[in-house]
Amino acid sequence: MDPHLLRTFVAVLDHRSFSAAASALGYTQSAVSQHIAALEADLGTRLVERRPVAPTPAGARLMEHAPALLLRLDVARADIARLHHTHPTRLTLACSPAALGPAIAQALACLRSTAHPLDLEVRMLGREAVIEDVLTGRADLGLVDGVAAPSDPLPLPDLGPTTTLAAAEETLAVLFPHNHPLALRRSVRLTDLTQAQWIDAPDTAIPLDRLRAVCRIDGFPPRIRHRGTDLHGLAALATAGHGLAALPLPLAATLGGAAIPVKEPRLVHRIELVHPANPTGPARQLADLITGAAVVQ
Amino acid sequence: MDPHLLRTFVAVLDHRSFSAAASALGYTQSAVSQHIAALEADLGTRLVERRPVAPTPAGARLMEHAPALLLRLDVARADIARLHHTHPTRLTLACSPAALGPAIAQALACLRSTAHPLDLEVRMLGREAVIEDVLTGRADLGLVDGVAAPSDPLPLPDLGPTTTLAAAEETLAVLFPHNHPLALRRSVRLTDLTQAQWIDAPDTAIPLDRLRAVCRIDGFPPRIRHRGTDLHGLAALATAGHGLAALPLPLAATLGGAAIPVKEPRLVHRIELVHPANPTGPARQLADLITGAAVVQ
DNA sequence: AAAAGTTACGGCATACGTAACCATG
DNA sequence: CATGGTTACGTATGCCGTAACTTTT
Repeated sequence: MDPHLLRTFVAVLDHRSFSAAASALGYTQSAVSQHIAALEADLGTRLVERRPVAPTPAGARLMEHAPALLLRLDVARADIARLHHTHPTRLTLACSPAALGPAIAQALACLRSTAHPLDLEVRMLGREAVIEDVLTGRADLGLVDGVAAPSDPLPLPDLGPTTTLAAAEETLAVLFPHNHPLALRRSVRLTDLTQAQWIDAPDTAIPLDRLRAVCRIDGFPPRIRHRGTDLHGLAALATAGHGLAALPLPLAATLGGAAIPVKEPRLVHRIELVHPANPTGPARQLADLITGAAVVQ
Repeated sequence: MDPHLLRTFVAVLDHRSFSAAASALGYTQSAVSQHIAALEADLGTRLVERRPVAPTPAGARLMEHAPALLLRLDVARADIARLHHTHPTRLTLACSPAALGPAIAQALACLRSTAHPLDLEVRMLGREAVIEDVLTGRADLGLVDGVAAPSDPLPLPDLGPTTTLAAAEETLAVLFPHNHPLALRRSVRLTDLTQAQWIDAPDTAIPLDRLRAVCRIDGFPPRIRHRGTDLHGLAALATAGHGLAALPLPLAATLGGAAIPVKEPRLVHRIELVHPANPTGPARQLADLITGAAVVQ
C-alpha cells in the first residue's frame, strides 16, 4: 500500500478513467495500469472494474480510507515543514462563512489598525476544508463555526494534532422571510420547526444533519440544496421564501431577512480558532489578538 | 514518506537504538541507517539524534503522526481483507474492563445458551486498544465503556469508519473504602470530590481527565496510578483507601467497597458496541443479540 | 476501427546486505 | 577498544516509459 499507488487509485476513480488519471498525475497510462495492478495484487482483490471504470465493493471500501490517509500524510509533512521555514510576510486565514461575522471582522479591523503592516489573505471555505488548509499549511490559522450546547466545544474531525480555542459564542438564529408567519416572534424553538421548509446549505449555514444531531430529533427536511460558501446567495434564497437557514444572530441580522433568535434547545453559535500545534511568529500574534478580542459570553 | 521508512523510524525511537530496531524488523543495521537517512533527506531535517538515540524536535513531531498513520494503513488493509475471508468458528470480542459488568455478562450468557456452539474469545484491553483491535480485525466486535451525559454518545477516537451502538446505560458510581466519611451517603456529587484522593486508572476506571472534561472542572488529583486492566487490583487499592475510582454502579457493587451513585452532574456510564462497517455472519449475530439485550434506559 | 486498458521488455533508479570505516563512551 | 552508527559498493529488485497486443463499443 505505497502512498503513490493509493494516490493514483483515487485519481483513477475520481476521473473514472486510467488515461485521464495518468495525464493528471504526469504518468503514462501504462504506469497507472501497473499501479492499479500492483495495488490489487497487494490486497488480493480486484479494486476497480474497467470499461467502464468503477470501484468494486472492495475498491469502494478502500476509497473510504485512501483520501484520509493521503491527507494525513500531507498533514504530517506540512507539520514538519512548518518547524523550519515560516512565511513572515503573508498571513493566510482560512474561514468558514458564518465565522466571519461582525465580531471577527471587527477583531481583524483592530489588528489592521496596529502598527504591523500585515499582508492578510482570507480564504472562505467549507468547515472541513478550513481544517484541511490549516493542517496542510495552506493557511496559517483557521476560523470554523458551528452550533453546540453552551461552552461545549465543536465536534471537529480529528485529522491531526491541532489546537482549538473558542473565539466567540453568539446567539443562534433562524433566518425567515419577512412574510413568514413566525417572522414577528421574539424567539423560536427549533423543535417547532422540524417540519418547516429548510435550505440545506452545509458549508454556509448550520448543516441540517448537525441540527438533527444537536436537537436529537429527526426532521429538518431539505427543500433545496445550496452548495458553496456564498452567504449572500443563501440569504437571497431564504428571504425569498425558499426555506429556512440557521445562522448566528449578529450575522443573520445583517442579511436582510428576519433573524429570530433560537430559544430552545439552549444552543449557541460558536466560532473556534484552529491553529497548528506550533503557531509561530505572526500567526501566533494574530491568534493572540483574535482570542484577546474574543467575545465568549 | 514511504510507510516502510516510517515504520523503521518509530521502531528506532521505540527501541532507542538502530541495531535493536533492525533486529526487531528483520533488517540489517545498515538498512535502518539508510532508512532514517532517506526519511531525513525526504523531509529535509534531522529527525533523530544518534548516540544516544533520541528524537529531534522534528522527530518528536513526526512521532505524533507516524503511529496513527501506520495504524490507519493497517485498518484500511484489514477492512478490505474482511470483505473476503471471515472466521466463522472463533469469535473474538475486545472489551474494556468496566464494560464487562453484570448486564453484558448476562447478555453473553444468553448467547451461550442458544443453539450455536460459538467459540468465544474475550480480550480485555484499554479503550483505545479495543477500537484498534476492532479496526484492524484482531477482534470482531468491541465493547467500550465511558462516561457521558445521558443519551450522549461516547467521544471515541475516529481511526476509521466504525459503527457504534449503545449497548447499555448505567448509573455512575464512585467506589469508596468502607471507612470513608462519605461511604454511608445515598449519593454523592462529583463536584464535591474534586479535591479528594483519586486513583488514576485510565484503562480500568473512568480516566480522571475524562472526569475533568465532563464536569468542566479542574481537580481530581491523581494520588496513585494504576495501569493495566485489572479491576480487582483497582478495587483492592480503592477499598484500602488509596483513593477513589469512578465506575458503573452495577459493577462497582460487586467489588467489595462502598459504591455510591453519582447524583450530580447528571452523568451515565455508557457501554457502546463497536463493530466494523460490515459485520458479517456470527459477528452480526452477536451484535444483534447484545443490542437486543441492551439495557438503555 | 477507434478508444482504452494490458502485457512485454529495456533502461534506470532504488533497496538491501556485506564489509570496511568512523566516532563516541 | 568495543559498541554502535555510517559509508561504499555490488547485486537484485522494482518502477516507469515505449511499443506491441487485446478488448470493448
